[in-house]
Amino acid sequence: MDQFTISPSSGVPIYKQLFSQIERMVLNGYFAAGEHLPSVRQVATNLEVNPMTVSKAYGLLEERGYLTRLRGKGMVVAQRDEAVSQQEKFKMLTKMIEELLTQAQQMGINEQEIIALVTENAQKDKKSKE
Amino acid sequence: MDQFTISPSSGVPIYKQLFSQIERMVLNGYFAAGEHLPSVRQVATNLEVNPMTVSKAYGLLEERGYLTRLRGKGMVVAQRDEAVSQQEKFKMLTKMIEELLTQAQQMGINEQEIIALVTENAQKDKKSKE
Amino acid sequence: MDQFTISPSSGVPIYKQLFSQIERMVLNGYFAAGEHLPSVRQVATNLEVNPMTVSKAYGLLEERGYLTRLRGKGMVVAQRDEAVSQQEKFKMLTKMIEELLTQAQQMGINEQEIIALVTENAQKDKKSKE
Amino acid sequence: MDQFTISPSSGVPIYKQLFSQIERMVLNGYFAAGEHLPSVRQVATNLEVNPMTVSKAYGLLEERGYLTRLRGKGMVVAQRDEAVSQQEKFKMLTKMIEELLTQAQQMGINEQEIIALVTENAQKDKKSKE
DNA sequence: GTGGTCTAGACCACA
DNA sequence: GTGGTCTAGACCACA
Repeated sequence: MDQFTISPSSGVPIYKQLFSQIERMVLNGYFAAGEHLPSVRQVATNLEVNPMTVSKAYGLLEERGYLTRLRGKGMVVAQRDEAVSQQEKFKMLTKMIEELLTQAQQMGINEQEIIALVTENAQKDKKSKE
Repeated sequence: MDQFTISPSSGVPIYKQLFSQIERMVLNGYFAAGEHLPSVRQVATNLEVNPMTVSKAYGLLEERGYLTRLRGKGMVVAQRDEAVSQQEKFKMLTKMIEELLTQAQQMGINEQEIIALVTENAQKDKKSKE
Repeated sequence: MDQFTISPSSGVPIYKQLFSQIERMVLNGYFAAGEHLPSVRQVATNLEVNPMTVSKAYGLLEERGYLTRLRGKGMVVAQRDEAVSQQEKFKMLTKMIEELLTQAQQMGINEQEIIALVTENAQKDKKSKE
Repeated sequence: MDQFTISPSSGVPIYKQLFSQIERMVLNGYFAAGEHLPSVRQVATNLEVNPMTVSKAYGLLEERGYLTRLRGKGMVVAQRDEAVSQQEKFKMLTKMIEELLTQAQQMGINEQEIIALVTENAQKDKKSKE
């Protein structure tokens, strides 16, 4: 029933886990523009986490333009230009792909092989969803 | 002219930077099995870094089976089964690819688009090397 | 009254002494799963030892799956499958027994004699506890 | 064809490996009293090891009374009272057994179980020799 | 308050 | 000369 999930022992800072989770939810359209997010206190209680941790994640999301703080009324999903958010998605993915290709290159594995691996994994995913 | 390079301001701990750099060099065959690595002190001097930091990286590499410590004679690249290290390379890459696909999926971007993006980036890399 | 004891002059590195002591305490059930361990600084103060030394021991214990690091909240005994840890106990003991038998064999002492010696010593221990 | 074998990457100091290997060979009667050991130089060449390392092992063995240095003629197995060397064997084994029992106790495994484990392993060894 | 990282420098075992 | 261990003390991210 919780909105968000974290794994406290994963090594990734909790605020970052929250940040990227909500970031994706917004980019994905899971939260509509203008929609209210659960309050810092609610999330903190649900996840058994320090309120400051939640607050830090919300603060970052505000800074990046994903959320808008309505004074006294909590956080709300920001109005965003659809084109911009598409752009952001691709920026995120491109960064990951570049890292992937760099690593592959340093291990002496060429582009063909990487594309084959990606295709293969993508199909595996597809099947597992059927 | 240094064997290794670090970026002290990247936020990634220096010993981890060294670890993954050397890990890739070994997997890549840049260092042959049995070959001596530069001594802790040499690396420390070159990079203007504390010997313990280098030592920590070397220690991790030994634990993972990449290096072998010869008492009093320094560190040497471990004998490794070629098949095993191929396997490791693919394990590393597959892990990265799975993350990529998960992220993409959560952002509502399908496999086709991802493969297109990867192909595109791979070609960009290729060109920039020519 | 200290939780842990070390002998600084034994030649065995302090971090290793701590590691195997805590390892046994966890395997033994002295610390329950989820229980908090004393903080690095507490232990360091008690034993009059550098915090980094304690930290090194804790780090090893985390790596081996005995402890879990809760960010900003200290170390906690990991959830472990009881069957697995039983297995680990026996692995440790079997390794010691095999060494014992190899040594005995190399000295021309047969299995009967070894079993007799073990039985004898076990009874001595028992008596000294009464 | 080598008299002795070492494993340079095992973590155990080479001089200690040599020491205990020769100790057992003497206790076991593999080397008779008065018999010559190979020279420091020979062993060092065979094992591709620093002569000082061999020398250190021989020195320790002399100190413990296993070898006698004949000036200008090399090392020779010492004349030893049979009773004494029996005693030494048992001292070594008893020490190992005590460690075993201590460990077992700290892991909550009782004497019966340990004796069972030893018996079981001893029989396994016997079978594998047939 | 918690652990993580790093430095500067000392001392040690091993070869 | 090689790596291993430890200290004292600093600074940092995280909660």
